[in-house]
Parts: sequence; C-alpha cells; structure tokens
Amino acid sequence: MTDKIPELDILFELADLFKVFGDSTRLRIMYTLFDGESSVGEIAEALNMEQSTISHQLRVLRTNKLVKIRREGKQIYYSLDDDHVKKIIEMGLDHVLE
Amino acid sequence: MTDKIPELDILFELADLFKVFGDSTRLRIMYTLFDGESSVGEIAEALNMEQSTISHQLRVLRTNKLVKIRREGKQIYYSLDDDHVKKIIEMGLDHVLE
DNA sequence: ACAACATATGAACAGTTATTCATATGTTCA
DNA sequence: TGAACATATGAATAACTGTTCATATGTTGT
Repeated sequence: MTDKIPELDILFELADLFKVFGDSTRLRIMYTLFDGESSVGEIAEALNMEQSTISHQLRVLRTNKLVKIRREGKQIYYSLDDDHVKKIIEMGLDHVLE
Repeated sequence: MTDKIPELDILFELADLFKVFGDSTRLRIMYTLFDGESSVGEIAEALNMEQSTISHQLRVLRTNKLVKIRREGKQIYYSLDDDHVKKIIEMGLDHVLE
C-alpha cells in the first residue's frame, strides 16, 4: 500500500546477506580468496580447519552468490563471484579500524 | 609471527560487526533512523513491535557504536552514530538489488 | 571395474540469539 | 511524595546455526 512496504522484503534479504558475512570462518574463506582462486583442500589447509567445515561454508557462500566455482579434474576451485564482496568487507574494515 | 596473524583478530571483530547487521529487526531500526532521530516508542510503533524488543536491539546497536542517544525528558532519542552505517547498508543494498 | 583422491552431504550436538513477559529504573509534573 | 509515563533489564523459551563425524558422490588413472 504505502511505498515503504516493498522495502521490507528487501531489508529481510539484506539481513540474510549480512548474516553470511557475520561468521569468521566464512570471512576468512572470502579473505583467502582475495588473492585469487583456491581449491577446497587448499582453503582447509590454509585455515587449518576440517575439509567438511569448509565445504559446508562454501556452500553457504555459493548459495548467496558470493563465490563461484571452476572444476579442474578432481579439484574444485572457488573464487569470489562479485566485486561487491571485496567492497563490503573493506567497508566493514573501515569501520572496525576507525 | 607472519604478518597475517594480526589480521585474524580483526576478521573476528569484523564478523561481529556484520552479525549486528544480520538481523532484520536491527536493520529496520537503522533504516528508520536514516530519516533522523527517533525515540524508542516511535520506533516500536513504526515497526509495530514490542517496546522491549526494540529496547533490547537498540542496546546491541549502541554497544557496537552504531547508534547514539540523546535524552530529552522522559524520552530517549536514538540516531545513527556513524556515516559508515549508512554506507555499509547501501553497499549491501547494491548487491541485493543487482 | 577398481583404487585413490577430492569434495559434498546428512544427522546430531552444542552453543548462540531474538523475542516475550514481568518487573525495575528513571523522569516529569502536581 | 506519588502517579503516570518512557525506557531498560533479567529470565525463560524457542528457533537457528556452525562444527564434527560418518558416509556418499564424483573424478582420474590403471
């Protein structure tokens, strides 16, 4: 009815997006991908975490279109899907480091 | 030891910051404050939510230095504390509305 | 087809969190 | 001081979420 109501759906979507950024494991994964693509195993080793944990979180990132994949043989390489990812993280860093 | 270790703490802080943005009630409160300061009661009425709920969430926002207060008689007026708040939300909106 | 490897998935558990209800604190005015 | 109002707080609950373990799926080379 009012022209504020359409915004409501979007704010729910937006909350879901920020939820994805609100986990240190996922942030670390994304930060790792700042340097370029990595396989699941490489990420798990870099963060010293279980392969399963990384895989689960990569799925969350992928569902939210924050990372994309490239298959090469047995390995699957993940990379950031979007320039916004870096920008959102950097904007948050600005605030944290104020 | 390596120069990546200091970043780790910061990524945890950053996750905590994004967690605050990752809730629709808090986002709606912040969005309400885009137009300027509001009292607790005004916010509760605008969002059609319980006063207690709003008060609890305002405390979270305040603890994270995202809003600040001004007392005027019985009422307490909340407003955004930082330009980053608007920027972070707008950056997220860019991604959601892509 | 089989072994070896990389990744994904499902179930279970533990920890976290948002909301509600009841009540406390704080402020103003008479 | 007491009544009326605005906001804050604590405890309880229900829902959600991240990690782990075990196992499944998918790929390569023999």
